[in-house]
Amino acid sequence: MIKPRSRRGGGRPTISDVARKAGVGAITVSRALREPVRVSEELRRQILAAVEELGYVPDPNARALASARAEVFGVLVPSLTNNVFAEVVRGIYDSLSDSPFRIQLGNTHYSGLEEERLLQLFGSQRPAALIVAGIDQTPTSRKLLENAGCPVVQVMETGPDPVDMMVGFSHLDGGRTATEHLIEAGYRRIGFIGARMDPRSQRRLAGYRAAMERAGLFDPRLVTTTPVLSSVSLGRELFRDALAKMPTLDGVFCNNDDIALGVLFECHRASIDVPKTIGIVGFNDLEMMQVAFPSITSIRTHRYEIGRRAVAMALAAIAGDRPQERVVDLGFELKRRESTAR
Amino acid sequence: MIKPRSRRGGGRPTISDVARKAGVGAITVSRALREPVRVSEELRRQILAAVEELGYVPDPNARALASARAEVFGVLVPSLTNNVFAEVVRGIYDSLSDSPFRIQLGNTHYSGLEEERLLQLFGSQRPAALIVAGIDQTPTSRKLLENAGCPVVQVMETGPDPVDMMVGFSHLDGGRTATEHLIEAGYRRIGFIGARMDPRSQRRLAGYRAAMERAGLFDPRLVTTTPVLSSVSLGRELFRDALAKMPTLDGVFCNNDDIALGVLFECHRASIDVPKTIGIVGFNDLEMMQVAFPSITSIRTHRYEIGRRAVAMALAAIAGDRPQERVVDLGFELKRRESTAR
DNA sequence: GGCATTCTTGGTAGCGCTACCATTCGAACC
DNA sequence: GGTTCGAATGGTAGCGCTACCAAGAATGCC
Repeated sequence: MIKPRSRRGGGRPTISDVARKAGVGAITVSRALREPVRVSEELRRQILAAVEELGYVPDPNARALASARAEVFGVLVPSLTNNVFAEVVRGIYDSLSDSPFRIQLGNTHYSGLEEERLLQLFGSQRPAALIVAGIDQTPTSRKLLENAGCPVVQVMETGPDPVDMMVGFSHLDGGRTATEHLIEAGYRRIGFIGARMDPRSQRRLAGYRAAMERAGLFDPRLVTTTPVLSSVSLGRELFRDALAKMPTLDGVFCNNDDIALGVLFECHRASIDVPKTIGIVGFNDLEMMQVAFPSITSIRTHRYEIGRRAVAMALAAIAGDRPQERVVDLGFELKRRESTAR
Repeated sequence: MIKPRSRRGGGRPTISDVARKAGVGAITVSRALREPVRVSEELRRQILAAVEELGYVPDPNARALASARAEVFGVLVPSLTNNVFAEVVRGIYDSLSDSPFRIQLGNTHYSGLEEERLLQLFGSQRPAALIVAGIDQTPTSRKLLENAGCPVVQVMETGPDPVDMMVGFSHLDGGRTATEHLIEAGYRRIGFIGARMDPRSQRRLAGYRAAMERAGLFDPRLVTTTPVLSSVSLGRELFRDALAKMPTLDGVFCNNDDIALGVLFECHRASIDVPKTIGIVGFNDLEMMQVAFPSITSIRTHRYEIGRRAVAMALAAIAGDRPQERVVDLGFELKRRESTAR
């Protein structure tokens, strides 16, 4: 089972094989691959031919070791199945697919401790950039990010005091806008239904509260939350709880679209008229919101674009021109639909 | 005038720093970390103390280079946002979070060419294992997998002739079971609605067809498909097309739950009674299927478990004991719900 | 024409770690 | 008591690549 030391890599061609075949020095091959302009037209052709013929693929580990810099983007998200983060991740992947950069994706499970652990781990690879979801890192995580020695982009939210760069939007404004829309539409006993209640959910709740207080409508009994992970069935249950607690409820701002969908289904089931008896607003605007019956008003957020923008900013910073704007607010859009068209 | 190259890595402690501090050889530190039993109790304690004090984290790149083996699982899926693959990926992440293995995730966008490119790229890292979705690799991809020199697990489906190992279930049987259920429930003009039509969808269609033909009910006009990426709104549109083409339709087997949801919403919108006028069966059993009104019959597939099992098999193979069963069929379950309860 | 400058190319010396072998030492064995 | 053996530890030599410097050729300048 133990292979001889030479060719430990299982016979894969190395840069020296290519160099020999092309009749040049190894370093020239390296340059031809990384900085083509620094190698003469002719040699470059010979080298590329040799690369092709041997099927040479550079070893990223050796490369990283020699250059003290891995061509890796570290990406940290709190969930892999939540469509919201999946979209951001997709934007990141799509933006990097033609670049030499690989992606190291970590799942923090909404845990600060897990985030610290992963940051520690990622740091050991000397990544080219780090993209992390959220702006509420623990002090330890923040320090790790500050000392990472690479561009850092915090995504999903904007806020003061970025570690380095930020792309996102204001969840507080989003919550406020959603709530104000319900108020304008004539709803009065407007509930807030939220699950998981991570920091972004908290800020959406704060936006809801601000709008309600401003209109003189706030009542703590209108708020129904749980730390449990969000789901459609949970939305249904929380809505039933909310109704039991406050039978005069005539509208709900849901922390996210899954909850909103659960509310809608429960309304169907209980023959509650939407939007007449109850108005519903979701958050994120998943694709199905506009197809639902009735279609559901939601706050559209630009998740995919956040991913793309984060990569663009990181790449710019790597290339040396750090963007003027260190905090980019991509905003959101209120999508008015049938669920609030009273 | 020779400047020391030392500390290119930005002052991060190395294994020699730890060795010096603990008063041992570098190799002993390496062993203490990787094979603790081979180092005496006492030295181990000293070394771990030094590691702790210096905040030493091994450089995975150097490790990979020296050992000709990276502690990386390569994972290839066709989509990052499709909940089905997200669940599999989550299972993989959860199973590996306590192991030293990192994950390299690739998105093939349902493209064979992209899969080849990524396999090539992943191979250059000498991964510890490869997990790929599907069993329909191109000949080139198959060769790359066979020559990867590491355990390979094909997931999502079972079939003959695995590259190495497989975990999944039979999509053909799934399609057949779903269709037979509709037939048994008394539906006759049962349509098939499918989007994207990747190989797994094709086999679900084949299962549908087999069941329909066996019952003497098959009619090609009952089949409505498109290569377009699946979505809820697409489900709605396809259902309208199907109805226009075949107004006597009384049931649909949907390629996946997104489509089924689109169909359900369109039925609401057009006041078509479900399950009386139209019966609906989905595929995958997303969480919301049981909350929908009416709740939607679906084929539950064990995506998270597939991810976990794939990792378990790969880890076993890495440890040297290749499982007896190279092909594991995790099956599926028909979840009967209101949408077919005529 | 002499000298500085740029453009190409190559040699050397590691990057941080581990495979392989060598060495030491105490215990087991005959 | 000498030999054998295994356990514990260390030294050496790379893994495949690139940073750094050097050197030669080509070009520009006065």
